Amino acid sequence: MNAGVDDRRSTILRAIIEAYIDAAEPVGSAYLASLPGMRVSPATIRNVMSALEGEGYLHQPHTSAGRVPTEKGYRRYVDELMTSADPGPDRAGQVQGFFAKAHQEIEELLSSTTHLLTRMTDLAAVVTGPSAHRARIVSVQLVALSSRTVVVVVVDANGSVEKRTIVWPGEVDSGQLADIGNALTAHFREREVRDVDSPPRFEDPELDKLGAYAFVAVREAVRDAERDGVFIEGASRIAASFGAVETVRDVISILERHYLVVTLMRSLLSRGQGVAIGSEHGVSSLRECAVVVAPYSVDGVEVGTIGLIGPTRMNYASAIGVANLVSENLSRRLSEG
Amino acid sequence: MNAGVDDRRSTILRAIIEAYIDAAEPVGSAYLASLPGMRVSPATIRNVMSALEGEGYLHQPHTSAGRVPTEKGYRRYVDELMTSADPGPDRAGQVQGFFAKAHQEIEELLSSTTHLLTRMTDLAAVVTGPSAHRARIVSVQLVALSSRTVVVVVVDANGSVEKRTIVWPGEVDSGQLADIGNALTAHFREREVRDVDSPPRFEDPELDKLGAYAFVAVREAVRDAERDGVFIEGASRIAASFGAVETVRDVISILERHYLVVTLMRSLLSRGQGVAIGSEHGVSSLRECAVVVAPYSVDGVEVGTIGLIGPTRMNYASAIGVANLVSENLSRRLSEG
DNA sequence: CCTTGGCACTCGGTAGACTTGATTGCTAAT
DNA sequence: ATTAGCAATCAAGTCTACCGAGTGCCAAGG
Repeated sequence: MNAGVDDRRSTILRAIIEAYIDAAEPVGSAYLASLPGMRVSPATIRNVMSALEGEGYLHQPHTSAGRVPTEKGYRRYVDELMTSADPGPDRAGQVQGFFAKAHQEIEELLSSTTHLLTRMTDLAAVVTGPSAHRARIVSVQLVALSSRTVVVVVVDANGSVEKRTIVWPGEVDSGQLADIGNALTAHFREREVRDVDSPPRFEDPELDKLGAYAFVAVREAVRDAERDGVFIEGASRIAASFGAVETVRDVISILERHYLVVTLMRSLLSRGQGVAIGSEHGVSSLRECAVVVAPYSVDGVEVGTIGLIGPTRMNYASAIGVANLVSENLSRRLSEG
Repeated sequence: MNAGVDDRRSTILRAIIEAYIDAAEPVGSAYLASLPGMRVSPATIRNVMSALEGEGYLHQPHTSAGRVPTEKGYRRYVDELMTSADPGPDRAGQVQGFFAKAHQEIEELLSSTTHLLTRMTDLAAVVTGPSAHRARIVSVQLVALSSRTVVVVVVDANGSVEKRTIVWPGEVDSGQLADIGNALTAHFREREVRDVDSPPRFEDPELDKLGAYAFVAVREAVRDAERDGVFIEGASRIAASFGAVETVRDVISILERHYLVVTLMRSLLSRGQGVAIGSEHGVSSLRECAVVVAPYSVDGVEVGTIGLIGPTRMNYASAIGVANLVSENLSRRLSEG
């Protein structure tokens, strides 16, 4: 079925990569020959390894060492050699159980989903909230904080609430605020935010001006929401994967810059890639890392992403399996009702 | 003025600690004797160091090494020996400039304050949001998400917005929701949340039941808010401070558990401590860390905390100075208007 | 032509011996 | 009480030797 899976070169490459993922140490021909499925002698294996190295799939740290996979090797493994990423019924059950008991609040749901991911894979996990631009706004309200400041509160159909505090251009009048809130609610209601690009119109020119002002605040609130709804957890889990403290610091430093991580994941998805290995994603501080992404959907529309970040020698099969599994369950959970 | 500052033992202890904070290497008698203020010979200094070690202020890693401060040594330094924690006019200007340009949104303000702290000190920084229980609620609104679910949206006087999604006990009626929202707003308005412990009363028994139900949601929203308004940043900055990757992982793992950090800081403040060193705070994973805390106030009432976390050999004077400076500026910023 | 056993070769890592240098504690002189 | 001098200690660096894992290559065998 899968081209190349059964010829010897591929079998050996796969065995090397799996052994390396397992033990994090260079893999030698003698060990490979001792594996149950292997019917050839170490010498033959050495010939094959030498060829694989020539093609760039393996690397030898020094003459008297075994082989280590290169980025190209991992790539081939992920694309062709890896055995199905089925996470197994126990893990499936664990995830289903989690979503069955999950909390109402969407932020808590996403945050604990991140926790679930990092616990199941021992990798750093990322979950981005449903894109606020694609959400449907259910309510807009203006609340006076003082005689000069007003909070614009926006509730969307996912149940997430955004707000923006603004300096009111004039004296606050609670009747006006209510009118504008109602008009904005009616204006946005049942349309995706990104499709609404002009403010509602009012008869009264004074109201019209204020309404346009509040309209801008709504759009800004939605824009802010894109940035806030990002959950990252598990930096500590991958700390031990890297030898140099330097690398640990670089990686954690990136994980602290949420928007950068989100940008990275989005750009991978938009290129249709589910896995980026080492330098493929172009973030130099993460050159010793691999990233696994999966989108999730609400009512059939992809609105958010799930990601896992770990060392290039992560267990890809497990990571991809869990990411997909969680993505499916999360999509189902958010689409119901 | 400060008992013990001028006798020789104290001078030497202070010099050792400051040198160690600076260079992270054991300090020897020859180096100390070469310091400008020091008028005695290495031999004399050795006698003093030996005495200080006997009293538990210093520790010698091995026979032919210099001395390193113990927790007790740092404690004495912070309590008695440290020279004033005045951060200097340039830093004061930097902080003032920051708050002058700071953003409206309270969450963004606190988040960027955390960023400011970690940048200025190169330590991990924590800022907890103003206690929601002490805030005054300005508005409560009920928004229908579907025929069975309702979002209760709470706006407080700080401009922060909390929400809680609940399953509505009955068919949603938008008129009822508005009435209940208005009643709750009036009920909570201008009182601290923690002082309101009974729901508003309604004539209609149906409304009364629903009102009590929504009232519970408001309280839960406020409780959740305590947990959400925590900002931690700078884990990567202190990664390089620890030799063992193991330690790095432990520390970062604690920093990822926000509520634990908040509990720690609160318990320090409630005991009136501004600094906890090493094992003093009782969190074993942070035994190689010190924590500096400072409360901040809104309108004269302490409502939140600022914290800095770093290795025990952090620069205490700088950390305490910056924490206090930022605390003052943040208090002023949040109290105005 | 592919596979395999044999064998020389390479090189990282470990262990031991030795040296160096930093730093101390002690003692006796000031 | 202070200090100079001095022997003692010990981590860290250097050098050497050696071991062992693992390779590459060659020649023999299927």
